[in-house]
Amino acid sequence: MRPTLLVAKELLGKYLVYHSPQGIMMGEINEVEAYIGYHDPACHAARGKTKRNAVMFEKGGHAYIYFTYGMHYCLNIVTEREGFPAAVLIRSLIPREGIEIMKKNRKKENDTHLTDGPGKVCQALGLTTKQNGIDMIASDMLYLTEGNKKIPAIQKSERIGIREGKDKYWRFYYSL
DNA sequence: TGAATGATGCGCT
DNA sequence: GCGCATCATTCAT
Repeated sequence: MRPTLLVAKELLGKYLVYHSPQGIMMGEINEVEAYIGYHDPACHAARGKTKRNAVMFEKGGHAYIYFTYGMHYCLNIVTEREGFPAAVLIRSLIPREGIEIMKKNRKKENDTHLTDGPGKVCQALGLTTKQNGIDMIASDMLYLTEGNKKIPAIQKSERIGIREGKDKYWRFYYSL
């Protein structure tokens, strides 16, 4: 496995593909955040391994999906080696296929804001903790493909929506 | 700007 | 075991 920050940047522009029971959906990743190891106070695994964050300790390529704020799921892709907790949070996608399914899942007609937030991404794709722990390298249901190779310049900033660890500039994104 | 909303995890009994 | 504070969010006001 390679460094999480490098993987995070490489994920930008890739297509996330999900073969759901409803049909195939695909989105281009355009915003991610890195959460790395014991020394990152914002990382779920910073205070040790628990039942909830156990997937983060798997080897890279697994999907870590967790439930938060009582109503939202977030999708992460685990990085690094087995035993070292790190993951990249998928904050935003650009819908490419299965947009009608996403609209149905989101119950909104407005397709410009279908997947522009971590909770919205999971809601649009229909991802829940049932998909938690999927090996995205071996799976033919949820996986990544090479996507847009000509993405705009990658920008970075402090991470969003967290209490601690804002001094780390581990949010990577590009705008259209 | 703040309410909704529930699983998680820590500290205490 | 039990209760309470916390939380990588979203949407409506």
